[in-house]
Amino acid sequence: MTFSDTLLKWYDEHRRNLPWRGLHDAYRVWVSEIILQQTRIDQGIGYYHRFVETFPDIYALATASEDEVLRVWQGLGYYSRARNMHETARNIVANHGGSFPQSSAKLIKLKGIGEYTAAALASIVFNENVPALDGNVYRVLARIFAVPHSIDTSPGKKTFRELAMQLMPDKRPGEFNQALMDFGSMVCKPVNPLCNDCIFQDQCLALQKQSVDKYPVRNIKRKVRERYFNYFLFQTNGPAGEPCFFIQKRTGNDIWKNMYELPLLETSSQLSEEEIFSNPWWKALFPAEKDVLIGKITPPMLHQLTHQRIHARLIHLKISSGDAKILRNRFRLTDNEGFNELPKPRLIEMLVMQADEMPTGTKISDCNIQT
DNA sequence: AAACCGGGGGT
DNA sequence: ACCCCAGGTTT
Repeated sequence: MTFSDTLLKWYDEHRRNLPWRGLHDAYRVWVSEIILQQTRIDQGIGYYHRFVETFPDIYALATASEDEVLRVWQGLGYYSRARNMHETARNIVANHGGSFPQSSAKLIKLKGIGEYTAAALASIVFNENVPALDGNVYRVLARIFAVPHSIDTSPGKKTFRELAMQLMPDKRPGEFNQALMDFGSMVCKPVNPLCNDCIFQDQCLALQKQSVDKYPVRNIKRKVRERYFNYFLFQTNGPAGEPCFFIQKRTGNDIWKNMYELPLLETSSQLSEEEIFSNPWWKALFPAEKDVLIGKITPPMLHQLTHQRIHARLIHLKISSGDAKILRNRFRLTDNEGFNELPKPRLIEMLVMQADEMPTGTKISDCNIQT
């Protein structure tokens, strides 16, 4: 039995039943592949159903607004995936007659589709003989063949690509790729792999060397950035007297691009209350404020991400309609219902949710704070 | 090549 | 506390 015969036999018996399995609808397979980038299947599967229900085909996605697309993506993270999908959907409708190009070489030119996704789509949907290497595949191959090369360097990746290409059967390329991934996530797991039940235990070089945990070889060490976000909840009354507050849309190439948040003062360290209200940002906002009422300033809340540790706190403020006019130039006024429909990062969702109580504080001018 | 981009779950 | 997840883009 060849490697692929052994693997495909295992796959025929043990493969998982996933919603997009067996589909040859390029759109749905594409949606599943993008959602599953750096995302566990258990977490992504609900998003997949919601996404294809909200946007049943490429035209529905192309005609939607970016806000709508990001809203469906809310809570999943790596939001550039959603922005790129939206752009690619519009590109395919505008320039490709609404159909995906049918080769990995052309697919990889689309925004948000890299080497892995192009290969996965082409092999699954168009039966192209090209290996799709994700984290699972790197791990499986690295262990069975004791590959010494690092998986996060270009030469190392090339080695794995060539190895996978040699193992690939002439038929069923898409199932071969998915079989490697299923096998990696179900048997050849990152920790506590099921080597005793493994179909490759007689040929696995890492197992023979009792060094399964040494593979795959990685070089990259991640660095975590510390950030301090001071969010302001400026509460005021709207045109009809309803409770409203100010928000803004994040721009620039930073985290949560094009998503909504509260007015933000970012600092390089934790500020005291006094320092917040003597900060140039605040003084420029309210050159001569009189009516601002301080509510509560929450203790810093830690939002732990892969590459950042965000220390966020919320400053509750009640402002007069006069002061609100000053803010309208820089921020957008919304009520709770309006804000609910806008895409926002998890952190903002949490902050606003626990900020339901109205501020009952004192005027800044009574606080003995130098402003 | 290295940095950047979320959030969650497993151990 | 640390690792990893059906990776990709930007610098």
